[in-house]
Amino acid sequence: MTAPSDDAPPRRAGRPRADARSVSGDPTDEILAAASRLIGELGVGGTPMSRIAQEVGLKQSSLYYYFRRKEEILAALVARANVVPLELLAAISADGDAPAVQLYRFVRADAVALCALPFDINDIHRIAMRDPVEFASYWKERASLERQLATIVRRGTAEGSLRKVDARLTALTLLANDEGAQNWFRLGSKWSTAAIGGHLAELAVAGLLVDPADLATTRRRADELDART
Amino acid sequence: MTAPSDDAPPRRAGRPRADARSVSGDPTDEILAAASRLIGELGVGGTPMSRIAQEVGLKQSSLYYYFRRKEEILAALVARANVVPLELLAAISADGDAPAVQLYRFVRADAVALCALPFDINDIHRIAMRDPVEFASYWKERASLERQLATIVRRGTAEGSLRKVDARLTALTLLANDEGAQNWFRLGSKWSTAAIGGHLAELAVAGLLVDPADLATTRRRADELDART
DNA sequence: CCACTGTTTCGATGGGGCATCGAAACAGGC
DNA sequence: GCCTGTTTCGATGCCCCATCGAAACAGTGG
Repeated sequence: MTAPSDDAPPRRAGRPRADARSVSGDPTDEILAAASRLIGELGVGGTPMSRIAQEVGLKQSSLYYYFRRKEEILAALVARANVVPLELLAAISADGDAPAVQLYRFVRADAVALCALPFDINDIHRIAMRDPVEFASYWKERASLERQLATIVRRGTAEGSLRKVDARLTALTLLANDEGAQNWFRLGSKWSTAAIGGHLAELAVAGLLVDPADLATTRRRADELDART
Repeated sequence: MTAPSDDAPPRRAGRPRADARSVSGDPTDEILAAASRLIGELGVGGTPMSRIAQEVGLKQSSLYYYFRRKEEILAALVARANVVPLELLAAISADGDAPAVQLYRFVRADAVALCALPFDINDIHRIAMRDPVEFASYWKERASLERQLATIVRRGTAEGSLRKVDARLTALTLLANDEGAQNWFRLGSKWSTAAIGGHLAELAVAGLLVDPADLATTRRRADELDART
């Protein structure tokens, strides 16, 4: 996914696996895929390395040839998870519409993206907080996200379309809302991700707009831009 | 806290502790206090039973005389944490003001209460989700909370003061927002709990009100009611 | 005063997860 | 056919959770 380049490293053969199945692709990717799925079902704490190894046809200790520690697997997972909202924000910023429209689009798409994740982002957040080294790039990217969002909010208040709120606090709150939603809606909720995203965006933007009459036009404009695909 | 009655059970003496310190109060309470503090610092996963035992002057295995499993300690902690918002909602409902005012008061106070918790409520949520038996009463109380909140929202939309939103989805979102906020603001944030609670309440209510001109009066009325103490 | 009983605590132990280490088992080049 | 680098394994050590049987006390009744 991240590296479409087929510059596969030599991949010389080593000791054959005990479970003599064919090695389909890059073991690293297979491990990440298995880990993602298992952690989604069982949670981080409920997913032992031995289970992941079993899933890809390796013994437990063999995983440590590809990842030094369990957290390194988690870091790789969230790294991919962070790319989406960042690209999202870049695209939205490039379109350069009214702040309210940008926020609406971001909140909605971010919530949808988060709810579509196979695992619980907050679960990994918790571990990442205790390990700033391993997750350094994650936190850096997240800080960037927060700053960019705050900038949009600040522009909105400056031009008078948004209520006078603390931009940084608001940015953090918006992100926290999306993440909080994922917590509750990831698994079989009665609502679709689209419904949830729309609801969150609506609530957030309506809460920020000075004139709520702008809500309808904001939504329409956001729909229009997002519909281009 | 929960039982102000001083009907202390006999507390006959048993084998003396290796660490021969005086046993101040009910060991159960001491254990919960220590666990709460440690888990707040180190997280659930980072707090071994041995550390809790050490804190109260017991050996690891002795903890199991008071709690069968680690989760039982967590359940006891969240049980106390759930009482606050329920009583809050009861009090607010008893006052019986406009839906917007009730929501404002609840969101603000709930956020403040959550941020004041010594441990990470989401961390325990995650474990509680995997153990519906041990945390049965917790989930029951939470469902009640959700239902009551939804009722308030429904009243608001019915009488026309609030926008037409899905009441249940909105209720869950409000709770999720508070919890998401606790996630980010519990530890040394640059904002006070009061600022965070106010911000969340403001954002939520503004997002729900049909006429945002009501926001100021809603806030004033909420302040007035909460000031009675 | 002494056994007996119930309460509280301990030590030992088993099971399981994470991580490390040295060696085994291969493919390919010389 | 031997040497080298790659990949995998098994054994091991440490930590954590939980259980079990026994130890160490305070009271009570004789």
